[in-house]
Amino acid sequence: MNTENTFWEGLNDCHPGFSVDCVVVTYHKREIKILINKVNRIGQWMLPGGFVKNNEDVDDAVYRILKDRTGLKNIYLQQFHLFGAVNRTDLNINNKILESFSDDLQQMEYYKKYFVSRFITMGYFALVNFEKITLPEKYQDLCHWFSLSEIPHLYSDHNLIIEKAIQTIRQQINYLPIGSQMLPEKFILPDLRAVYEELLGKKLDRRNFQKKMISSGKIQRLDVSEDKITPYPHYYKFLQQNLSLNDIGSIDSKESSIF
Amino acid sequence: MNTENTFWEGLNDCHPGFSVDCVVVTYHKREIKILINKVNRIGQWMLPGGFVKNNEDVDDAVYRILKDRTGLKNIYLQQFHLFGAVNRTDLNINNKILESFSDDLQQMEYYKKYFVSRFITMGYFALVNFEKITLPEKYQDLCHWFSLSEIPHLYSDHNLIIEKAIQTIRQQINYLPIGSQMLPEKFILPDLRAVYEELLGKKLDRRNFQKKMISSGKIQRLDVSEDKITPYPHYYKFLQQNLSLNDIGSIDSKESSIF
DNA sequence: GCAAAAGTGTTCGCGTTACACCCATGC
DNA sequence: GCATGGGTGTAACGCGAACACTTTTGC
Repeated sequence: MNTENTFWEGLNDCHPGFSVDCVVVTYHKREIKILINKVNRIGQWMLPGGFVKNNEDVDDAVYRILKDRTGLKNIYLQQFHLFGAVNRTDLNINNKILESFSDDLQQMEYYKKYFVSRFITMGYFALVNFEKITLPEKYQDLCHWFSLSEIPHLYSDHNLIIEKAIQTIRQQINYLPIGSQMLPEKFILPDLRAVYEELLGKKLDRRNFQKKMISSGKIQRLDVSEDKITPYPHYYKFLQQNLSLNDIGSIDSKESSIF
Repeated sequence: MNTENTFWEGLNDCHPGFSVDCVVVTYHKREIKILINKVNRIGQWMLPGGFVKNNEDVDDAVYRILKDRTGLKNIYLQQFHLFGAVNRTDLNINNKILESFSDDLQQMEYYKKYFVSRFITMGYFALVNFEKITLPEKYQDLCHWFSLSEIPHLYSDHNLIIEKAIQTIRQQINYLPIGSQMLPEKFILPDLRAVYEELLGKKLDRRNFQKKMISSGKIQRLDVSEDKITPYPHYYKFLQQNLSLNDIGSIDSKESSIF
Protein backbone atom coordinates (compact mmCIF):
# COMPACT_ATOMS: atom_id res chain seq x y z
CA MET A 1 0.00 0.00 0.00
CA ASN A 2 1.18 3.48 -0.73
CA THR A 3 0.04 7.03 -0.11
CA GLU A 4 -2.81 6.60 -2.52
CA ASN A 5 -4.45 4.13 -0.26
CA THR A 6 -6.97 6.44 1.29
CA PHE A 7 -9.37 4.67 -1.04
CA TRP A 8 -8.80 1.56 1.03
CA GLU A 9 -8.45 3.01 4.45
CA GLY A 10 -10.01 0.56 6.84
CA LEU A 11 -11.99 -1.18 4.13
CA ASN A 12 -12.46 -4.13 6.41
CA ASP A 13 -14.01 -1.81 8.96
CA CYS A 14 -16.58 -0.51 6.50
CA HIS A 15 -20.16 -1.38 5.78
CA PRO A 16 -20.05 -4.30 3.34
CA GLY A 17 -21.16 -4.09 -0.27
CA PHE A 18 -22.10 -0.45 -0.01
CA SER A 19 -20.47 2.71 -1.26
CA VAL A 20 -21.21 6.33 -1.90
CA ASP A 21 -20.30 8.29 -4.99
CA CYS A 22 -20.45 11.99 -5.34
CA VAL A 23 -20.89 14.23 -8.34
CA VAL A 24 -19.11 17.39 -7.26
CA VAL A 25 -20.36 20.25 -9.40
CA THR A 26 -18.64 23.58 -9.62
CA TYR A 27 -18.41 26.57 -11.90
CA HIS A 28 -15.22 28.04 -13.26
CA LYS A 29 -14.51 30.24 -16.23
CA ARG A 30 -18.01 30.09 -17.58
CA GLU A 31 -18.16 26.33 -17.44
CA ILE A 32 -19.65 23.65 -15.23
CA LYS A 33 -16.98 21.28 -14.02
CA ILE A 34 -17.19 17.85 -12.44
CA LEU A 35 -14.51 16.48 -10.14
CA ILE A 36 -13.05 13.18 -11.32
CA ASN A 37 -10.41 11.10 -9.59
CA LYS A 38 -7.87 8.88 -11.24
CA VAL A 39 -6.56 5.54 -10.13
CA ASN A 40 -3.11 6.23 -11.42
CA ARG A 41 -1.56 2.88 -11.99
CA ILE A 42 -4.24 1.60 -14.28
CA GLY A 43 -5.39 4.93 -15.61
CA GLN A 44 -8.97 4.45 -14.53
CA TRP A 45 -11.12 7.53 -13.98
CA MET A 46 -13.85 7.48 -11.36
CA LEU A 47 -16.09 9.70 -9.30
CA PRO A 48 -14.89 10.66 -5.85
CA GLY A 49 -16.48 8.17 -3.55
CA GLY A 50 -15.78 5.63 -0.91
CA PHE A 51 -17.08 3.43 1.80
CA VAL A 52 -19.10 4.00 4.90
CA LYS A 53 -17.51 3.16 8.20
CA ASN A 54 -19.43 0.82 10.45
CA ASN A 55 -20.02 3.51 13.02
CA GLU A 56 -20.72 6.32 10.60
CA ASP A 57 -23.90 7.77 9.15
CA VAL A 58 -24.01 7.44 5.39
CA ASP A 59 -24.37 11.18 4.89
CA ASP A 60 -21.42 11.80 7.15
CA ALA A 61 -19.28 9.45 5.11
CA VAL A 62 -19.85 11.64 2.07
CA TYR A 63 -18.95 14.76 4.02
CA ARG A 64 -15.80 13.05 5.26
CA ILE A 65 -14.77 11.91 1.81
CA LEU A 66 -15.36 15.30 0.27
CA LYS A 67 -13.53 17.09 3.04
CA ASP A 68 -10.65 14.79 2.32
CA ARG A 69 -10.69 15.37 -1.43
CA THR A 70 -11.60 19.05 -1.64
CA GLY A 71 -10.84 20.50 1.76
CA LEU A 72 -14.41 21.72 1.97
CA LYS A 73 -16.74 21.54 4.92
CA ASN A 74 -20.32 22.78 5.03
CA ILE A 75 -21.07 22.11 1.43
CA TYR A 76 -24.47 21.61 -0.09
CA LEU A 77 -24.96 17.88 -0.46
CA GLN A 78 -27.96 15.93 -1.62
CA GLN A 79 -28.88 12.34 -2.29
CA PHE A 80 -30.36 11.80 -5.70
CA HIS A 81 -30.44 8.14 -6.68
CA LEU A 82 -29.47 4.68 -5.58
CA PHE A 83 -27.64 2.59 -8.13
CA GLY A 84 -28.38 -1.00 -7.34
CA ALA A 85 -28.22 -3.00 -10.54
CA VAL A 86 -26.47 -6.34 -10.12
CA ASN A 87 -24.18 -5.89 -13.08
CA ARG A 88 -23.36 -2.23 -12.72
CA THR A 89 -19.67 -2.97 -12.24
CA ASP A 90 -17.37 -5.30 -14.09
CA LEU A 91 -15.66 -6.99 -11.15
CA ASN A 92 -12.55 -7.65 -13.22
CA ILE A 93 -11.91 -3.93 -12.97
CA ASN A 94 -12.21 -4.04 -9.21
CA ASN A 95 -9.67 -6.81 -9.24
CA LYS A 96 -7.29 -4.75 -11.35
CA ILE A 97 -7.73 -1.75 -9.11
CA LEU A 98 -7.01 -3.84 -6.08
CA GLU A 99 -3.90 -5.26 -7.68
CA SER A 100 -2.71 -1.78 -8.55
CA PHE A 101 -2.66 -0.83 -4.91
CA SER A 102 -0.74 -3.70 -3.47
CA ASP A 103 1.98 -6.12 -4.39
CA ASP A 104 1.30 -8.14 -1.28
CA LEU A 105 -0.59 -11.18 -2.52
CA GLN A 106 -1.77 -12.21 0.89
CA GLN A 107 -3.05 -8.76 1.66
CA MET A 108 -4.75 -8.68 -1.71
CA GLU A 109 -6.57 -11.90 -1.02
CA TYR A 110 -7.67 -10.42 2.27
CA TYR A 111 -9.17 -7.35 0.66
CA LYS A 112 -10.70 -9.22 -2.24
CA LYS A 113 -13.63 -10.42 -0.22
CA TYR A 114 -14.44 -6.83 0.69
CA PHE A 115 -13.85 -5.21 -2.62
CA VAL A 116 -14.25 -7.66 -5.45
CA SER A 117 -17.94 -8.18 -4.96
CA ARG A 118 -21.19 -6.57 -5.81
CA PHE A 119 -21.61 -3.02 -4.54
CA ILE A 120 -24.70 -0.94 -4.13
CA THR A 121 -23.91 2.74 -4.31
CA MET A 122 -25.76 5.85 -3.28
CA GLY A 123 -25.38 8.80 -5.59
CA TYR A 124 -24.97 12.27 -4.10
CA PHE A 125 -24.32 15.57 -5.73
CA ALA A 126 -22.53 18.53 -4.20
CA LEU A 127 -22.62 22.15 -5.27
CA VAL A 128 -19.31 23.80 -4.46
CA ASN A 129 -17.45 27.05 -4.83
CA PHE A 130 -14.40 26.59 -7.03
CA GLU A 131 -12.35 29.23 -5.27
CA LYS A 132 -12.67 27.66 -1.87
CA ILE A 133 -11.35 24.31 -2.94
CA THR A 134 -7.83 23.29 -2.06
CA LEU A 135 -7.00 19.87 -3.36
CA PRO A 136 -4.83 18.17 -0.75
CA GLU A 137 -1.23 17.54 -1.75
CA LYS A 138 -1.65 13.81 -1.90
CA TYR A 139 -4.40 14.11 -4.49
CA GLN A 140 -2.94 16.84 -6.68
CA ASP A 141 -2.20 14.51 -9.55
CA LEU A 142 -5.26 12.37 -9.00
CA CYS A 143 -7.93 15.00 -9.29
CA HIS A 144 -9.17 16.63 -12.40
CA TRP A 145 -12.02 18.95 -13.25
CA PHE A 146 -13.80 17.95 -16.41
CA SER A 147 -16.33 20.10 -18.15
CA LEU A 148 -19.55 18.28 -18.85
CA SER A 149 -18.85 17.79 -22.52
CA GLU A 150 -15.42 16.30 -21.98
CA ILE A 151 -15.99 13.65 -19.39
CA PRO A 152 -14.06 10.51 -20.31
CA HIS A 153 -15.21 6.94 -19.99
CA LEU A 154 -15.47 6.25 -16.30
CA TYR A 155 -15.33 3.29 -13.97
CA SER A 156 -18.47 1.22 -13.52
CA ASP A 157 -21.69 3.12 -14.18
CA HIS A 158 -20.24 6.46 -13.13
CA ASN A 159 -21.06 8.10 -16.44
CA LEU A 160 -24.68 7.18 -15.82
CA ILE A 161 -24.45 8.55 -12.30
CA ILE A 162 -23.31 11.92 -13.61
CA GLU A 163 -26.05 11.94 -16.19
CA LYS A 164 -28.66 11.25 -13.54
CA ALA A 165 -27.20 13.90 -11.26
CA ILE A 166 -27.44 16.57 -13.93
CA GLN A 167 -30.93 15.39 -14.77
CA THR A 168 -31.92 15.77 -11.12
CA ILE A 169 -30.32 19.19 -10.82
CA ARG A 170 -32.25 20.33 -13.88
CA GLN A 171 -35.51 19.10 -12.42
CA GLN A 172 -34.94 20.74 -9.08
CA ILE A 173 -33.07 23.78 -10.28
CA ASN A 174 -35.61 26.23 -8.94
CA TYR A 175 -35.21 24.84 -5.44
CA LEU A 176 -31.43 24.48 -5.32
CA PRO A 177 -29.05 27.09 -3.91
CA ILE A 178 -27.16 27.18 -7.19
CA GLY A 179 -25.73 30.65 -7.00
CA SER A 180 -24.98 30.93 -3.33
CA GLN A 181 -23.07 27.65 -3.38
CA MET A 182 -21.24 27.81 -6.66
CA LEU A 183 -20.27 31.44 -7.03
CA PRO A 184 -17.84 33.63 -5.05
CA GLU A 185 -19.32 35.92 -2.45
CA LYS A 186 -19.18 38.83 -4.84
CA PHE A 187 -20.49 37.99 -8.24
CA ILE A 188 -22.05 39.60 -11.29
CA LEU A 189 -25.38 38.67 -12.77
CA PRO A 190 -23.97 37.46 -16.09
CA ASP A 191 -22.03 34.84 -14.14
CA LEU A 192 -25.06 33.83 -12.17
CA ARG A 193 -26.95 33.45 -15.38
CA ALA A 194 -24.13 31.48 -16.98
CA VAL A 195 -24.30 28.92 -14.18
CA TYR A 196 -27.95 28.34 -14.86
CA GLU A 197 -27.44 28.30 -18.61
CA GLU A 198 -24.64 25.77 -18.39
CA LEU A 199 -26.58 23.52 -16.06
CA LEU A 200 -29.73 23.67 -18.14
CA GLY A 201 -27.91 23.51 -21.43
CA LYS A 202 -29.83 26.39 -22.88
CA LYS A 203 -29.73 30.15 -23.13
CA LEU A 204 -31.88 32.24 -20.85
CA ASP A 205 -33.25 35.66 -21.54
CA ARG A 206 -30.88 38.07 -19.86
CA ARG A 207 -33.50 40.68 -19.01
CA ASN A 208 -36.05 38.31 -17.57
CA PHE A 209 -33.38 36.46 -15.64
CA GLN A 210 -32.08 39.59 -13.94
CA LYS A 211 -35.55 40.80 -13.17
CA LYS A 212 -36.44 37.52 -11.53
CA MET A 213 -33.26 37.28 -9.50
CA ILE A 214 -33.42 40.85 -8.27
CA SER A 215 -37.09 40.64 -7.40
CA SER A 216 -36.54 37.35 -5.55
CA GLY A 217 -35.08 39.26 -2.65
CA LYS A 218 -32.29 36.72 -2.27
CA ILE A 219 -29.51 38.87 -3.62
CA GLN A 220 -28.34 42.35 -2.79
CA ARG A 221 -26.49 44.81 -4.94
CA LEU A 222 -23.14 45.91 -3.53
CA ASP A 223 -22.04 49.48 -3.29
CA VAL A 224 -20.04 50.61 -6.27
CA SER A 225 -17.63 52.72 -4.30
CA GLU A 226 -15.54 50.04 -2.62
CA ASP A 227 -12.47 49.79 -4.79
CA LYS A 228 -13.97 49.85 -8.20
CA ILE A 229 -13.58 52.40 -10.88
CA THR A 230 -16.06 51.09 -13.36
CA PRO A 231 -19.70 50.93 -12.34
CA TYR A 232 -20.39 48.09 -14.79
CA PRO A 233 -21.03 45.35 -14.32
CA HIS A 234 -22.71 45.57 -10.93
CA TYR A 235 -21.66 43.26 -8.18
CA TYR A 236 -24.09 41.37 -6.00
CA LYS A 237 -24.00 39.12 -2.97
CA PHE A 238 -26.41 36.54 -1.61
CA LEU A 239 -28.29 37.26 1.56
CA GLN A 240 -28.63 34.59 4.25
CA GLN A 241 -26.54 31.64 3.22
CA ASN A 242 -28.43 29.52 5.71
CA LEU A 243 -27.55 25.99 4.80
CA SER A 244 -28.28 23.42 7.41
CA LEU A 245 -26.59 20.15 6.67
CA ASN A 246 -28.70 17.26 5.53
CA ASP A 247 -31.29 19.81 4.59
CA ILE A 248 -33.26 19.02 1.53
CA GLY A 249 -35.64 21.67 2.71
CA SER A 250 -34.76 24.00 -0.06
CA ILE A 251 -36.62 21.67 -2.37
CA ASP A 252 -39.95 22.56 -0.91
CA SER A 253 -39.24 26.21 -0.36
CA LYS A 254 -41.85 26.67 -3.00
CA GLU A 255 -45.20 25.37 -1.84
CA SER A 256 -46.11 22.20 -3.58
CA SER A 257 -49.38 23.13 -5.08
CA ILE A 258 -51.71 21.53 -7.44
CA PHE A 259 -52.87 25.08 -7.84
CA MET B 1 -39.35 -21.32 11.23
CA ASN B 2 -42.99 -21.14 10.25
CA THR B 3 -45.10 -19.81 7.45
CA GLU B 4 -44.35 -16.26 8.46
CA ASN B 5 -40.76 -16.70 7.53
CA THR B 6 -40.91 -15.06 4.15
CA PHE B 7 -39.30 -12.18 5.95
CA TRP B 8 -36.25 -14.39 6.39
CA GLU B 9 -36.29 -16.29 3.20
CA GLY B 10 -32.71 -16.85 2.19
CA LEU B 11 -31.40 -14.09 4.43
CA ASN B 12 -27.94 -15.56 4.19
CA ASP B 13 -28.15 -15.30 0.42
CA CYS B 14 -28.96 -11.60 0.57
CA HIS B 15 -26.89 -8.48 0.24
CA PRO B 16 -25.51 -7.79 3.70
CA GLY B 17 -26.52 -4.83 5.84
CA PHE B 18 -28.92 -3.50 3.29
CA SER B 19 -32.67 -3.49 3.05
CA VAL B 20 -35.50 -1.81 1.22
CA ASP B 21 -38.66 -0.43 2.76
CA CYS B 22 -41.71 0.63 0.89
CA VAL B 23 -44.43 3.10 1.70
CA VAL B 24 -47.39 1.69 -0.18
CA VAL B 25 -49.92 4.44 -0.66
CA THR B 26 -53.47 3.86 -1.70
CA TYR B 27 -56.86 5.51 -1.59
CA HIS B 28 -60.00 3.99 -0.18
CA LYS B 29 -63.20 5.51 1.06
CA ARG B 30 -62.00 9.05 0.80
CA GLU B 31 -58.84 8.37 2.76
CA ILE B 32 -55.18 7.82 2.04
CA LYS B 33 -54.01 4.53 3.46
CA ILE B 34 -50.56 3.13 4.12
CA LEU B 35 -49.84 -0.58 4.19
CA ILE B 36 -48.28 -1.74 7.44
CA ASN B 37 -47.17 -5.25 8.33
CA LYS B 38 -47.17 -6.81 11.74
CA VAL B 39 -44.66 -9.15 13.27
CA ASN B 40 -47.28 -11.08 15.12
CA ARG B 41 -45.50 -12.68 18.00
CA ILE B 42 -44.10 -9.49 19.41
CA GLY B 43 -46.76 -7.14 18.10
CA GLN B 44 -44.32 -4.98 16.23
CA TRP B 45 -45.62 -2.94 13.29
CA MET B 46 -43.36 -2.23 10.36
CA LEU B 47 -43.35 -1.12 6.75
CA PRO B 48 -43.37 -3.83 4.11
CA GLY B 49 -39.78 -4.33 3.19
CA GLY B 50 -37.06 -6.87 2.93
CA PHE B 51 -33.68 -7.79 1.67
CA VAL B 52 -32.05 -7.77 -1.70
CA LYS B 53 -30.84 -11.06 -3.08
CA ASN B 54 -27.26 -11.25 -4.17
CA ASN B 55 -28.19 -11.67 -7.80
CA GLU B 56 -31.03 -9.21 -7.83
CA ASP B 57 -31.29 -5.54 -8.76
CA VAL B 58 -32.39 -3.41 -5.84
CA ASP B 59 -35.43 -2.09 -7.68
CA ASP B 60 -36.42 -5.62 -8.60
CA ALA B 61 -36.28 -6.65 -4.98
CA VAL B 62 -38.91 -4.08 -4.16
CA TYR B 63 -41.12 -5.26 -7.01
CA ARG B 64 -40.72 -8.83 -5.80
CA ILE B 65 -41.56 -7.96 -2.22
CA LEU B 66 -44.60 -5.93 -3.17
CA LYS B 67 -45.84 -8.61 -5.52
CA ASP B 68 -45.59 -10.99 -2.62
CA ARG B 69 -47.42 -8.74 -0.20
CA THR B 70 -50.06 -7.16 -2.42
CA GLY B 71 -50.32 -9.40 -5.46
CA LEU B 72 -49.57 -6.39 -7.64
CA LYS B 73 -47.25 -6.21 -10.60
CA ASN B 74 -46.59 -3.15 -12.75
CA ILE B 75 -47.04 -0.66 -9.99
CA TYR B 76 -45.64 2.83 -9.85
CA LEU B 77 -42.57 2.70 -7.69
CA GLN B 78 -40.05 5.38 -6.87
CA GLN B 79 -36.98 5.77 -4.72
CA PHE B 80 -37.13 8.76 -2.46
CA HIS B 81 -34.53 8.65 0.29
CA LEU B 82 -31.76 6.56 1.76
CA PHE B 83 -31.88 6.10 5.50
CA GLY B 84 -28.36 5.54 6.66
CA ALA B 85 -28.01 6.80 10.21
CA VAL B 86 -25.99 4.51 12.42
CA ASN B 87 -28.51 4.40 15.20
CA ARG B 88 -31.68 4.26 13.21
CA THR B 89 -32.59 0.89 14.64
CA ASP B 90 -32.46 -0.41 18.17
CA LEU B 91 -30.79 -3.75 17.59
CA ASN B 92 -32.46 -5.24 20.65
CA ILE B 93 -35.65 -5.15 18.64
CA ASN B 94 -34.01 -7.03 15.80
CA ASN B 95 -32.95 -9.60 18.32
CA LYS B 96 -36.51 -9.93 19.62
CA ILE B 97 -37.88 -10.23 16.12
CA LEU B 98 -35.37 -12.93 15.32
CA GLU B 99 -36.26 -14.83 18.46
CA SER B 100 -39.94 -14.59 17.62
CA PHE B 101 -39.37 -16.48 14.41
CA SER B 102 -37.39 -19.39 15.67
CA ASP B 103 -37.03 -21.56 18.71
CA ASP B 104 -33.93 -23.16 17.31
CA LEU B 105 -31.09 -21.54 19.21
CA GLN B 106 -28.42 -22.67 16.82
CA GLN B 107 -30.32 -21.40 13.83
CA MET B 108 -30.87 -18.15 15.66
CA GLU B 109 -27.18 -17.68 16.24
CA TYR B 110 -26.62 -18.35 12.57
CA TYR B 111 -29.02 -15.66 11.49
CA LYS B 112 -27.91 -13.16 14.08
CA LYS B 113 -24.83 -12.17 12.16
CA TYR B 114 -27.02 -11.32 9.19
CA PHE B 115 -29.83 -9.61 10.96
CA VAL B 116 -28.72 -8.19 14.28
CA SER B 117 -26.42 -5.61 12.81
CA ARG B 118 -26.57 -2.19 11.33
CA PHE B 119 -28.77 -1.87 8.26
CA ILE B 120 -28.89 0.80 5.61
CA THR B 121 -32.28 0.99 3.98
CA MET B 122 -33.54 2.52 0.80
CA GLY B 123 -36.97 4.11 1.00
CA TYR B 124 -39.39 3.63 -1.88
CA PHE B 125 -42.96 4.66 -2.26
CA ALA B 126 -45.59 2.95 -4.36
CA LEU B 127 -48.87 4.33 -5.62
CA VAL B 128 -51.41 1.54 -5.89
CA ASN B 129 -55.02 0.88 -6.72
CA PHE B 130 -56.86 -0.43 -3.68
CA GLU B 131 -59.28 -2.54 -5.69
CA LYS B 132 -56.59 -4.50 -7.45
CA ILE B 133 -54.91 -5.61 -4.29
CA THR B 134 -55.35 -9.14 -3.04
CA LEU B 135 -53.46 -9.73 0.14
CA PRO B 136 -52.11 -13.27 -0.04
CA GLU B 137 -53.61 -15.76 2.38
CA LYS B 138 -50.47 -16.08 4.42
CA TYR B 139 -50.42 -12.36 5.14
CA GLN B 140 -54.11 -11.79 5.78
CA ASP B 141 -53.65 -11.23 9.46
CA LEU B 142 -50.33 -9.49 9.12
CA CYS B 143 -51.33 -6.65 6.86
CA HIS B 144 -53.25 -3.60 7.78
CA TRP B 145 -54.13 -0.37 6.05
CA PHE B 146 -53.70 2.64 8.28
CA SER B 147 -54.92 6.07 7.43
CA LEU B 148 -52.21 8.70 7.73
CA SER B 149 -53.53 10.09 10.98
CA GLU B 150 -53.70 6.72 12.71
CA ILE B 151 -50.33 5.21 12.05
CA PRO B 152 -49.03 3.56 15.20
CA HIS B 153 -45.51 3.60 16.53
CA LEU B 154 -43.46 1.60 14.08
CA TYR B 155 -40.27 -0.41 14.04
CA SER B 156 -37.00 1.47 13.71
CA ASP B 157 -37.31 4.81 11.92
CA HIS B 158 -40.25 3.71 9.84
CA ASN B 159 -42.44 6.55 11.05
CA LEU B 160 -39.81 8.93 9.74
CA ILE B 161 -39.71 7.06 6.46
CA ILE B 162 -43.43 7.53 5.97
CA GLU B 163 -43.16 11.19 6.83
CA LYS B 164 -40.41 11.68 4.29
CA ALA B 165 -42.37 9.74 1.67
CA ILE B 166 -45.41 11.96 2.07
CA GLN B 167 -43.18 15.02 2.02
CA THR B 168 -41.66 13.84 -1.25
CA ILE B 169 -45.04 13.07 -2.78
CA ARG B 170 -46.22 16.55 -1.90
CA GLN B 171 -43.18 18.12 -3.50
CA GLN B 172 -43.55 16.11 -6.66
CA ILE B 173 -47.31 15.86 -6.77
CA ASN B 174 -47.63 17.65 -10.08
CA TYR B 175 -45.39 15.12 -11.74
CA LEU B 176 -46.76 11.93 -10.22
CA PRO B 177 -49.41 9.72 -11.80
CA ILE B 178 -51.59 10.05 -8.72
CA GLY B 179 -54.99 9.47 -10.25
CA SER B 180 -54.17 6.87 -12.84
CA GLN B 181 -52.41 4.72 -10.26
CA MET B 182 -54.59 5.09 -7.21
CA LEU B 183 -58.11 5.23 -8.61
CA PRO B 184 -60.23 2.60 -10.34
CA GLU B 185 -60.44 2.75 -14.10
CA LYS B 186 -63.76 4.52 -13.88
CA PHE B 187 -63.76 7.34 -11.39
CA ILE B 188 -65.49 10.59 -10.64
CA LEU B 189 -63.78 13.93 -10.29
CA PRO B 190 -64.68 14.42 -6.62
CA ASP B 191 -62.71 11.27 -5.87
CA LEU B 192 -59.76 12.41 -7.93
CA ARG B 193 -59.82 15.67 -6.06
CA ALA B 194 -60.09 13.92 -2.72
CA VAL B 195 -56.89 11.98 -3.42
CA TYR B 196 -55.02 15.21 -3.99
CA GLU B 197 -56.62 16.88 -1.00
CA GLU B 198 -55.77 14.02 1.30
CA LEU B 199 -52.20 13.84 0.10
CA LEU B 200 -51.66 17.56 0.35
CA GLY B 201 -53.61 17.92 3.56
CA LYS B 202 -55.60 20.85 2.30
CA LYS B 203 -58.78 21.63 0.44
CA LEU B 204 -58.67 22.49 -3.24
CA ASP B 205 -61.09 24.63 -5.15
CA ARG B 206 -63.50 22.23 -6.79
CA ARG B 207 -64.15 24.32 -9.87
CA ASN B 208 -60.55 25.15 -10.64
CA PHE B 209 -59.49 21.59 -10.01
CA GLN B 210 -61.96 20.17 -12.50
CA LYS B 211 -61.12 22.78 -15.07
CA LYS B 212 -57.43 21.98 -14.80
CA MET B 213 -57.89 18.22 -14.93
CA ILE B 214 -60.24 18.32 -17.89
CA SER B 215 -58.09 20.77 -19.81
CA SER B 216 -54.99 18.68 -19.15
CA GLY B 217 -56.12 16.23 -21.78
CA LYS B 218 -55.16 13.29 -19.59
CA ILE B 219 -58.66 12.20 -18.73
CA GLN B 220 -61.70 11.46 -20.81
CA ARG B 221 -65.34 11.63 -19.90
CA LEU B 222 -67.23 8.38 -20.28
CA ASP B 223 -70.52 8.03 -22.00
CA VAL B 224 -73.46 8.23 -19.65
CA SER B 225 -75.51 5.59 -21.38
CA GLU B 226 -73.61 2.46 -20.34
CA ASP B 227 -75.61 1.16 -17.40
CA LYS B 228 -76.28 4.29 -15.52
CA ILE B 229 -79.55 5.94 -14.75
CA THR B 230 -78.34 9.10 -13.14
CA PRO B 231 -76.18 11.41 -15.22
CA TYR B 232 -74.49 12.85 -12.11
CA PRO B 233 -71.78 12.59 -11.17
CA HIS B 234 -69.91 12.07 -14.43
CA TYR B 235 -67.47 9.24 -14.80
CA TYR B 236 -64.03 9.64 -16.29
CA LYS B 237 -61.11 7.44 -17.25
CA PHE B 238 -57.43 8.14 -17.75
CA LEU B 239 -55.97 8.02 -21.21
CA GLN B 240 -52.65 6.27 -21.84
CA GLN B 241 -51.62 4.61 -18.64
CA ASN B 242 -48.11 4.37 -20.01
CA LEU B 243 -46.00 3.45 -17.05
CA SER B 244 -42.62 2.09 -17.85
CA LEU B 245 -41.01 0.47 -14.86
CA ASN B 246 -38.15 2.24 -13.19
CA ASP B 247 -39.39 5.37 -14.84
CA ILE B 248 -38.98 8.51 -12.90
CA GLY B 249 -39.56 10.27 -16.18
CA SER B 250 -42.88 11.60 -15.10
CA ILE B 251 -41.03 13.92 -12.79
CA ASP B 252 -39.66 15.97 -15.61
CA SER B 253 -42.72 15.83 -17.77
CA LYS B 254 -42.89 19.48 -17.05
CA GLU B 255 -39.86 21.24 -18.44
CA SER B 256 -37.50 22.26 -15.73
CA SER B 257 -37.32 25.94 -16.35
CA ILE B 258 -35.89 28.80 -14.52
CA PHE B 259 -38.49 30.69 -16.51
C1' DG C 1 -15.30 54.67 -33.07
C1' DC C 2 -17.50 50.51 -33.07
C1' DA C 3 -18.69 45.96 -31.69
C1' DA C 4 -19.90 43.34 -27.74
C1' DA C 5 -22.06 43.14 -23.66
C1' DA C 6 -24.49 45.04 -19.43
C1' DG C 7 -28.43 47.65 -17.57
C1' DT C 8 -33.50 48.73 -17.56
C1' DG C 9 -38.71 49.02 -18.91
C1' DT C 10 -43.05 47.68 -21.41
C1' DT C 11 -46.32 44.75 -23.41
C1' DC C 12 -48.75 40.51 -24.16
C1' DG C 13 -50.75 36.12 -23.18
C1' DC C 14 -51.84 32.40 -20.51
C1' DG C 15 -52.58 29.94 -16.38
C1' DT C 16 -54.01 30.37 -11.55
C1' DT C 17 -57.15 32.32 -8.37
C1' DA C 18 -61.38 33.88 -6.73
C1' DC C 19 -66.01 33.77 -6.91
C1' DA C 20 -71.61 32.98 -8.31
C1' DC C 21 -75.10 30.43 -10.12
C1' DC C 22 -77.55 26.28 -11.72
C1' DC C 23 -78.80 21.41 -11.49
C1' DA C 24 -79.15 16.65 -9.43
C1' DT C 25 -79.52 13.77 -5.71
C1' DG C 26 -81.44 11.86 -1.69
C1' DC C 27 -83.02 12.27 3.08
C1' DG D 1 -88.56 20.51 -0.09
C1' DC D 2 -84.39 21.46 1.40
C1' DA D 3 -79.70 20.54 2.36
C1' DT D 4 -75.77 18.64 0.22
C1' DG D 5 -72.93 18.19 -3.34
C1' DG D 6 -71.79 18.11 -8.25
C1' DG D 7 -71.37 20.79 -12.82
C1' DT D 8 -70.13 25.05 -15.42
C1' DG D 9 -68.77 30.03 -16.52
C1' DT D 10 -66.52 34.64 -15.90
C1' DA D 11 -63.60 38.27 -14.31
C1' DA D 12 -59.25 39.77 -12.07
C1' DC D 13 -54.64 39.06 -11.20
C1' DG D 14 -49.84 37.80 -11.67
C1' DC D 15 -45.98 35.77 -13.59
C1' DG D 16 -43.30 34.31 -17.36
C1' DA D 17 -42.20 35.17 -22.28
C1' DA D 18 -41.13 38.23 -25.83
C1' DC D 19 -39.08 42.23 -27.12
C1' DA D 20 -36.38 47.54 -27.83
C1' DC D 21 -33.52 50.88 -26.41
C1' DT D 22 -29.69 53.06 -23.76
C1' DT D 23 -25.14 52.89 -21.57
C1' DT D 24 -20.61 51.06 -20.72
C1' DT D 25 -16.63 48.67 -21.78
C1' DG D 26 -12.55 47.62 -24.33
C1' DC D 27 -10.15 46.69 -28.61
